[in-house]
Amino acid sequence: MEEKTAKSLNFIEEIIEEDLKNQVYDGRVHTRFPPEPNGYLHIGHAKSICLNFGIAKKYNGMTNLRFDDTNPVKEDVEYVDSIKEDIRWLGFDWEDRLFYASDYFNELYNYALILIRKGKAYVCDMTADEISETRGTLSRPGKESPYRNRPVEENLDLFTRMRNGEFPDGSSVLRAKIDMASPNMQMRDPVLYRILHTSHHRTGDQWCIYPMYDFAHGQSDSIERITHSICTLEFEVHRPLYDWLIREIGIYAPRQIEFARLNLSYTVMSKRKLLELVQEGKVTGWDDPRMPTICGLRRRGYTPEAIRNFADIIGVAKRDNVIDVSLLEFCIREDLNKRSNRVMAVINPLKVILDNYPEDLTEEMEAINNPEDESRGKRKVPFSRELYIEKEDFMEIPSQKYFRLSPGKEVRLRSAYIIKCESFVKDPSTGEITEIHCTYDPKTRSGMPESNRKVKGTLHWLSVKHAIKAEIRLYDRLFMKENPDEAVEGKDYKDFLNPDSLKVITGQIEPSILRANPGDKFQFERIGYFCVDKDSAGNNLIFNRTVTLKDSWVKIGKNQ
RNA sequence: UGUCCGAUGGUGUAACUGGUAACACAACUGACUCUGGAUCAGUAGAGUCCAGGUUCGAGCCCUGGUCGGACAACCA
Repeated sequence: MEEKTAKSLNFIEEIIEEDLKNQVYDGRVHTRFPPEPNGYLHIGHAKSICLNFGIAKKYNGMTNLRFDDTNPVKEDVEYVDSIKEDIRWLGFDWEDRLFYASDYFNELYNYALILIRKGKAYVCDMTADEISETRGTLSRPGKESPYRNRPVEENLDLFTRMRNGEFPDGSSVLRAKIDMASPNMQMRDPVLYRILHTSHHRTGDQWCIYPMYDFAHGQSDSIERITHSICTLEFEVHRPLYDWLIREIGIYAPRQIEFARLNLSYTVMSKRKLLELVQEGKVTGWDDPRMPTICGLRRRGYTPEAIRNFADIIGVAKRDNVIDVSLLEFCIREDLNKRSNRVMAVINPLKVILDNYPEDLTEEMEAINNPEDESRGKRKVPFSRELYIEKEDFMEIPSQKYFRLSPGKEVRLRSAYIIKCESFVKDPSTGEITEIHCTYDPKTRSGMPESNRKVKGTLHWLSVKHAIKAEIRLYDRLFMKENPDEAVEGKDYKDFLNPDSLKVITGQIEPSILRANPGDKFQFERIGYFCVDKDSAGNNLIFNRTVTLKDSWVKIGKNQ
């Protein structure tokens, strides 16, 4: 039986269900995701992708992928390839419906002709500056172009010649003839076509005039018979223009619905700023694990499932929002907790010597791969007389609530024995503790009856002679400020970059990870989730920290 | 100053479409635990931007404000 969770609809679903009920689009739901191939996709796009594909799926509809490639000077195939890869990775499929606005350049050109013939568009020879100056301001109407009333025949001739390449870039444009006094700036005779002697990544040198986004987007949706054009809030004021164009041209009209874009705390989301970070070397590239890009998150160790769940949880509405990164982190922890195998790794090693353990003995300790999933089985971890533990797991003078290792105290070694600290060696010049001497209790090996003895703390460990060295990249948030975009006098977002967003250290890991491949994800017990970086090769293992484990000890520490 | 949009705990989203504010994250307690993880139980936190109005009854409707956002590329 279908369990109706009665999950409330978001405002977009409400509109769609209303349309469905009223048979507005013959019961069809057809959405699209329309990126411009001028940058990499980020988590904000993921929200839109999940929305568009998710809604279509929910209502048995379809979703197209369409590249809005109307500006050849900014666009590139590198971006179309990455965008396709990222959408597929997120788990969505546009099947055979991959389109480009450039597929419609002919139709669009013909639409322009229709407008010209109706006297609704004209060729304007003013310079960009002149057009800008005569546009008026928010409170003052604009001035009409002296070319506004050119006869239809002249416009037709001029536009044809524009297309034929008779004029240089910038010499003239095609504009809609609407209303220079409109209170909506978008309606003040917007530019429809501009001259650009630039070859296009798909149409090559076929065209030297290109439609503006506003003249391509709505009509492209119309051509594809999109029912619901879901886009972000900034296009709300453009909607009257799209409606006008579609009405004047006389073609099918989709319904546009605007929603508030995603903002995430401690990062920036604008393509321009992300590009800047890449170009200025603030990060290593679009896929730097600190970037909020899809490829960055992927490299960081995020899973598509976690991102999809995140998109679902944050909801959709029209009010501006800033989602706390901790919610994203919650989503990835929740996912990785269930699916990643556990492994022991020591980030900051401190040597422990078991004085009563035989010199040459090596035991194989059986460790559970994932306590959340028995089917993941067990593995062997070598154990010997000299071990590494984490430096912070020993305290010479422990506080009340510290239940790790300290002089005279007992602690459990995960999947192994209970040990007791007998003494320690301190470097007299630095005061640094360099070595701990312990005894182990042979009757407390995991699984033995006496191992059930209550011991407060459990530590992860590594056998010194079996440990594998690996580079570990500890990532933290890219910005120190919750909202780096917030205007602060004399500063911009780059002044808030977190200098500690990446720490590279050499850590030690148990030998079982030698079989790991790039992309593999693990939980380093008691530390966090890590994944093998793509730079990792052979003996040169590299791990990225995806996210730390929740750690209530840090809080206790802070409060003391 | 113009047009459009928005306003609900710290954050985000709900509220059977007018019936007495809920869920998640975050925070805090405690239990349990061979991960100070996970899990479980619980606590605190908004009276819904303000002022009027309609109504037996308003977060939902109306009016007027306030605050915030978007729009003045030959960008998308």
